[in-house]
Amino acid sequence: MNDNGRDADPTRGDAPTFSPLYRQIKGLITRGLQAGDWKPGEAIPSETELAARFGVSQGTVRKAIDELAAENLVVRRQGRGTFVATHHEERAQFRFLRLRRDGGGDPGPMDSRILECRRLRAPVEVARLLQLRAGEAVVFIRRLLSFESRPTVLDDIWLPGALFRGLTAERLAASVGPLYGLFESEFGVRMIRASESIRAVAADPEVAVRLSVIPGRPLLQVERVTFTYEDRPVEVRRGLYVTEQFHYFNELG
Amino acid sequence: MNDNGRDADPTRGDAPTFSPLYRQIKGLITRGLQAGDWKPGEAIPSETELAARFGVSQGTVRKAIDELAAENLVVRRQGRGTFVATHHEERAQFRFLRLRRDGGGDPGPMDSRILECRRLRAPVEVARLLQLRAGEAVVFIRRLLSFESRPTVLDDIWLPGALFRGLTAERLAASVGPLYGLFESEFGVRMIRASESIRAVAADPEVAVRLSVIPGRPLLQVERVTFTYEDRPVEVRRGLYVTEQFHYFNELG
DNA sequence: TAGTGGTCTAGACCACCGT
DNA sequence: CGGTGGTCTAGACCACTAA
Repeated sequence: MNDNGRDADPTRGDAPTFSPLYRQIKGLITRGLQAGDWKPGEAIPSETELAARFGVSQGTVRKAIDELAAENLVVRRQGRGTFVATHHEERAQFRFLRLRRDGGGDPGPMDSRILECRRLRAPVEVARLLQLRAGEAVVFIRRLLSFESRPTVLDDIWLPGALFRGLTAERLAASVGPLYGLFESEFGVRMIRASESIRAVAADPEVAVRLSVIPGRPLLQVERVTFTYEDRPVEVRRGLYVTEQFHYFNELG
Repeated sequence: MNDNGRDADPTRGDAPTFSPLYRQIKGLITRGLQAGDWKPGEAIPSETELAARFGVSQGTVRKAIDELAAENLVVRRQGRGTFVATHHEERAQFRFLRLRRDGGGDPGPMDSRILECRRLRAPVEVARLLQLRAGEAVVFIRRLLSFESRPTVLDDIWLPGALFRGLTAERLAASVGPLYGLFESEFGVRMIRASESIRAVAADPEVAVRLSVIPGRPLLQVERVTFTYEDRPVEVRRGLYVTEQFHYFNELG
């Protein structure tokens, strides 16, 4: 391990790029996370333990974990250890839902209602985004989010059928907490990052009914593709947001 | 400097919070940036030089600069040095303009046309956001961004009058490159970060004419407050985006 | 008190850039 | 080649948590 090797992943077609030791260590730890060596919410081995195991210095392991923490794969807690990130407990799921009350601060308690959940053949656009073959099976979910019994977000969600076998409306209704928490503990699919494309659209009649707005009303359309380890897309989502008392919030660093 | 002091800034009302050495060093470097010790685009002193100057180890300076680089205040270039970030050269100003072509990739060459530039008393809402007294002077700018001669973004911009004394329509028209580049080199105001609130709205008649759309058409409304050092707000901006062939792009980490 | 992450140091060496 | 940032090490000590 100490020969400071070049190119930890020679399968990539890039130039013979150099990979520092801490990045290789990061890769090893990531593989452990992916393989489920430690479950979400559990602690991973201590930095010294990992350093010994991999035969490198503690500072090198530290730098690897620094990056994992920056990517939210792992959470450090001083004096306690380093823990596998989870979509449960994790205070506020507002990491992925960027909706804020106009006054500022997060919207209050959220009510989620499943309107539909069935299997179908992936529409071409969805298949493309999920990197599936055209017509492959997907799970389709339609749900409505309300705040203070005010319908606010109508979400259409597509998931690869192969990864979400037993997913039914009953299972969704029975579950509490965030959807991504369910996906994580019931299907072993961890959502890591996402990219969103946002547009303004007019409410069509069907949507208008669901969201209790006048047809033609401007809505925020948020198209999301969500990725798990190794940048594999595992969810496509199209949300329509009523932005009367709420807005989509973003920070530009 | 080596007594590992507590609370570098005792004026804050917070708990007697502990401030590690590297953070104090970061503060010193930040003050240097703010004071203009090194101009945008120039190199700051080397890590070893700064370490000697502050009487700490090079690793400590390094960690300070790590954070500054993460906040985009500074840019590292291996083998060359560390440079003060600038809104000029800096490849692509798409750090603050999150507009993308629907096919993917950035919109092509941008045409900016100044429609208005005058001084006025700050509207209450703008005054509040800029932390000015009600009625204080602000510079108001209205401009239109077009891509391939297709009007796409209508921006209303408010700036504190005190900071932007000689700013006129002529000066704006004469300048090339991004607005924030002009603000930086002509007025010494560096935009560091911003927060945006996004809604869907209907085009009112006046706006519709400017953007060549039918009145009532849904538009993306992007309200931005931009900050300089020490989180001082120095710009309020309200943009209306036509999202037919473009969209607002966002990454969720 | 023992164990964990967090800070700091001093020194070695590597990768990259300009001259 | 010399100078810069980038990596890696080994060891010391501090801050926090839980038993």
